Amino acid sequence: MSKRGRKKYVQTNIRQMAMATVGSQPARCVTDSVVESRSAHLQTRAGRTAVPAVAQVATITETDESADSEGVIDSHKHREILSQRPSYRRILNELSSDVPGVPKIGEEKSEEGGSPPGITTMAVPTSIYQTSTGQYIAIAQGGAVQLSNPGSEGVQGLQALTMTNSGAPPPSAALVHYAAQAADGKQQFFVPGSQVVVQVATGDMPAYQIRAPATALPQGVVMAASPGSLHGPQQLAEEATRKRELRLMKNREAAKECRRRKKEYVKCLESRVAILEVQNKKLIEELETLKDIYSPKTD
DNA sequence: GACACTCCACGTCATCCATG
DNA sequence: CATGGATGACGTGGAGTGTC
Repeated sequence: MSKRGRKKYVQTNIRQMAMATVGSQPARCVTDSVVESRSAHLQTRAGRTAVPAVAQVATITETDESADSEGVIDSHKHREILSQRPSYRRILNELSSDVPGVPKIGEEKSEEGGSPPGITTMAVPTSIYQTSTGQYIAIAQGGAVQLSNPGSEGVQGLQALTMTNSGAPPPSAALVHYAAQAADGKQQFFVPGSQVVVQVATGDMPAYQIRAPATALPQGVVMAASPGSLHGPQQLAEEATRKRELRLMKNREAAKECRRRKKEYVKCLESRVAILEVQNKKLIEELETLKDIYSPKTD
């Protein structure tokens, strides 16, 4: 590892640790008007010292619950659970479980982005992509891939395809074969009919196109093998490679989504801090006023 | 222009944990 | 208990900026 890399990674980790320590309140996203004070707030972030996340979480939880009238045993248990893994998502969900009306992370996606027409009634796809021809591709849980045409009603326009890695497919199921990366680094799904679904853009809104394959299949892609027909060590190795590539691709997407959520979460927290600072200031001023009014005159 | 530094986004691995 | 999603940790590269 280069010197530069080393330095950078230390900095990154300090930042990330700092980010992991701020999860003390249920996230209630506030209005954008408050976010304007973020830049000033962000400037202070650089000077923040890194505190071990677990210890910090425990401290925060203790503070919160000391004000509560819950039993000591319960709070202990609660704290223990939280400190097992200081996941921001988990912390948020735990803390907001007592607050009705506070949306939990993970439930947030229900209306976000809106489902495209034609797939509105399907069972919770994990990813939906639109092709250049207007078709929608939904990758459902379990690896099933569904295609729908624009204008088709509900699930009726969907063609259910099954990924070869999704366990034992129904005997009549068409197979979708995934190839990890094309020569240009783009991700491809191989679908029946000598077509491929190619990732043409990455980022927050990955775009996919259905194309004729430009090149021969990349190494490690088995086009026609069904799970039941794998015999030789060569095929087993290829299957393992294919599974690994699929796992890596899914994890890649998951990591992107995770980072996006984390950024959103941090923004919410920063907004909340800004609001609380204003509230705090007001309360202090009010206190001073009341002190002036009710304190005995000394002259 | 070269170099160092900082920030950011990304890919991958390891691990936790919910779910079937 | 196997599986797969979520996420912390690690390492890397690119872009922007300041300094010499």
